[in-house]
Amino acid sequence: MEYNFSEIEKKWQRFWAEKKSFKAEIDHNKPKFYVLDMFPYPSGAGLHVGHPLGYIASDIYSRYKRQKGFNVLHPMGYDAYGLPAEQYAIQTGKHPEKTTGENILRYREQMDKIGFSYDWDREVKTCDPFYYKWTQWTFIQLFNSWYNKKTNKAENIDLLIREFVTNGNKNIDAACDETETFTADEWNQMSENQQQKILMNFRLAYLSDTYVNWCPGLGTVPANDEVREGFSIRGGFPVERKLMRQWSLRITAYSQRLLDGLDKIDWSDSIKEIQRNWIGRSNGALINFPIEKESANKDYIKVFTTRADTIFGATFIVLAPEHELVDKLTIAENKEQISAYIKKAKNRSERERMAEVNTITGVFTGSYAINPISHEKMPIWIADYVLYGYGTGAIMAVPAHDSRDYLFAGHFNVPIREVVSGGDISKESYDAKEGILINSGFINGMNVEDANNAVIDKVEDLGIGTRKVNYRLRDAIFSRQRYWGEPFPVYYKDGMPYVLDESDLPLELPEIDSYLPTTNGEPPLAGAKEWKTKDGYQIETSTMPGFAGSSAYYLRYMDPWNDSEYFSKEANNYWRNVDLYIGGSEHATGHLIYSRFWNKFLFDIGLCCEDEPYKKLINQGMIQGRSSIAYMIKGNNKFVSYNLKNDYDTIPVHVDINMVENDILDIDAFKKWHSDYKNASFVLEEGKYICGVEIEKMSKSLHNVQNPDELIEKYGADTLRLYEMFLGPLEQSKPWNTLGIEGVFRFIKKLWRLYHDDNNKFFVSDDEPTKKELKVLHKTIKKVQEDIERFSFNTVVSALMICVNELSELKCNKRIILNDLAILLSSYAPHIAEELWQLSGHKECLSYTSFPKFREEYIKENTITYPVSFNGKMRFKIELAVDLSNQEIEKAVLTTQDAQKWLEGKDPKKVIIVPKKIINIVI
RNA sequence: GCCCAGGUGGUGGAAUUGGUAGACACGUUGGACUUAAAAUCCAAUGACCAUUGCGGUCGUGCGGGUUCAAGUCCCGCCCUGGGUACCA
Repeated sequence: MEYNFSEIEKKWQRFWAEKKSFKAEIDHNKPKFYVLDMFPYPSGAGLHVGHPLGYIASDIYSRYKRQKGFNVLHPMGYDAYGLPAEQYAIQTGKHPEKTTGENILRYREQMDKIGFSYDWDREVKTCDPFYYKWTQWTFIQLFNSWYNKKTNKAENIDLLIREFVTNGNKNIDAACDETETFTADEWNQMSENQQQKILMNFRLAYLSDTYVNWCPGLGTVPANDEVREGFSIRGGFPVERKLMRQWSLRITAYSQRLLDGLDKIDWSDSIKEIQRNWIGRSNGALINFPIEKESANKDYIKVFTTRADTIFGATFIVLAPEHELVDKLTIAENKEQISAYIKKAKNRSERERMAEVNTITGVFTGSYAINPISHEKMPIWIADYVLYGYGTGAIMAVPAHDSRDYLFAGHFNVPIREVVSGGDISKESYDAKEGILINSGFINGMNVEDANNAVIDKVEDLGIGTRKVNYRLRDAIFSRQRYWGEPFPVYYKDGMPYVLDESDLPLELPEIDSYLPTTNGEPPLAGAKEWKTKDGYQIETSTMPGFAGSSAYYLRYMDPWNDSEYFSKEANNYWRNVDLYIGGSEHATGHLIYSRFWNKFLFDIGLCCEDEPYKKLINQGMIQGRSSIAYMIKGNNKFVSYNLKNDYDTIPVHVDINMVENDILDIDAFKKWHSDYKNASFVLEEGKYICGVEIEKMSKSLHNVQNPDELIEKYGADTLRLYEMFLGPLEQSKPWNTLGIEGVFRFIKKLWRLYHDDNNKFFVSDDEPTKKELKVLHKTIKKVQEDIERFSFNTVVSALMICVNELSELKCNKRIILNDLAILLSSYAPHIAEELWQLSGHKECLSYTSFPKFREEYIKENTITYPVSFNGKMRFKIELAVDLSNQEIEKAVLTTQDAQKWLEGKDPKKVIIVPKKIINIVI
């Protein structure tokens, strides 16, 4: 029989689906193993070859683990809410639910062809009311919770209210917004509205005013990547930052726990480092700087600093343009200049403000503060390099010891005073935390650390500041002015938000006429006719962001069809958390931090039993697109081949990569591709049109999306799976190309021939295998096992190739060898492996067969070939018995002719022998 | 700007703990089989020098350093990719 991959693959895919081979069920007799992929956003371009990269790796691991005796949970679903579907809806009027549904079907169809061992009975979609009921439910729990710093966990808001009723808030230590102290009496006399306002300071899901990108021209809030240089990419309208009342999640309450949790999970150091930096813990102090002004001597500027030791070098104060004291501090004659500056600065994105380190801008308010330690007068400036969202939005600037302050001071001629010795401040600031304090009053002569503590102690004694641990992490803005997201289970009464009753969930999205914001700039849901509770209260018109549905989906997979609870205790206690999570590193500071937070909250309220969701994380690299470029001569419907383009003035045009093979353009296809090019003409080289190449993101708009379908059609899923792994290390980014896929296909065919005779008839022999054959097999078992376990998926393919090459050379067709080979291969190329397994007479499915056991004795050697180096350079090899002592090795080597030649009669200075590795002779 | 990752033949990559650089493939060249093609098989293939043969020198982005030994460790730099809080 010929190797007919399309029939074989269809056959086994049908078999696994019908038999539900990969259905996972709780089984207390087996250890569990949970393998999760980051579920995809189903875009209109379909699944491209970058998606399955991680899915194939996780599938290999899942199949391998099953063969190692684990009960594997391996589910898949869809992150179905998102901007592109909404954008498409705005353009076409087509309901996002419809497009999303179509895209999901396409994704599923594509995934089915790759032969994944998912338990499809657990498929979830975040936009399915059956699923998002629990997203909304979680929001209600967040709303009804506060963070008690004393117990260090989230607690029910009722406990807090009870405390307020009996004792006021004096004993409360909570992660909350600033709240004035009140007594029980005061609390009890407040109106409901006042009480609710105070509770809002404590809730883990709360309303507050935050800045958003506001684009009046579009009447909407564009995402950061929809804005470039202050203008919307779509339409080019100006974008300003505007305060808007929005939901936030108090993730900052969990800063320390998010940081500490990193120590007990098996993630790469780099991604942990990214999260540590993102959380950004710093030890410092809050210090109040009084304002020099007769009328308002009570006012002060609160500053956060990590370098209290440098306070004698603080020569000015800088406020963020958004700072609430800016207005008060601006003297009349500076008003105009300052409001112009603020207007400009506010509309720059934070990224711009941080990135543009060389353009120094700022304005002087005209007011002064007093340094509370040195009692010096300090000018108060406003500059946009100080960010409102970090610390207190105000800094004491120490130009001698902070590079940004240094540049600023240099630019505006503010004095620079050295207070820590060790640098040369005439050239640059000295930022290092080493050195001896000078020019610094009572801390002169101290080192940085002691001085820092001394100043903070003093500040605390004086009652003008406190020691403070600050985190860079900010609360997560949780509202989106969009249609296509989970509705908030919230309604408004007298302007105060209340959550729906849990029995009213799910709250489903209403139909609307237009997906655009309303004419007065409200979110699309404001245009819905019946967006009110049965009592007539207005329901929240924002929707939840993308991370809402993806933050705890791993839990829902454990028990996806439970309608009475999120998931059962039983399921959670068995599956616990994810043992292996595979996905892109671009989620490092988004999904992967929100998800950990969300999970810790569910842990606090007793819902899940593990406080970290993902034990082991692997970040797959991004598959970049390889775009093909044609060069159109300006003002002419004429295209010039790549190597001739320099003779013309050209515009690059992205052409669909499906019309290009080995960089040669199919001109007929190109003409048919787009009506504009129907009559195009071409300047060729050697009769061909050669395209240029660009490596960039794989995206529909760049026409460089490679879908897996065509490759499966041509080579089969097994070859695709092997090839994607063979491309290189999973974690590395790499451009996609199909140049090497032929080699993998040849390997598969060569493997097939091992099990067949010259007439293509299945034939394996029952003879005893030879020593050599056993050695080849066991060498491979060892390598495959070790490499899969360390997630080195690409080298396994090489090992299998070497094995097949060597067995072919030995003309091995022994059943004992080939049976094990089929199992070794089966996690990578499951279809052909199952087929060969069945042809060998096995009745049961290969997927649950045990992985072959490695036996050391088959690969043992009596001799070892040593490379012999002279001064570190390899010169020749020598075969020696394994059990020689170092002295015997040295003697054996030095007496060889080869060694004599390289010694040139001299005595070696030193002979280094690393047993079983290398011999190095120093001359 | 800041944080993270990466840079090895013509190409994808291998070298797991500092120990033979280039495994395994692709491509290319030559050959076998064939009327021919496809498929398959065999051989060569880092660069340079030398060549009848034996050989030799250089070489892992660049510049330094540590070591008997550096792709791997340290210092400085260059380039590419990702993230930078409303893309998912």
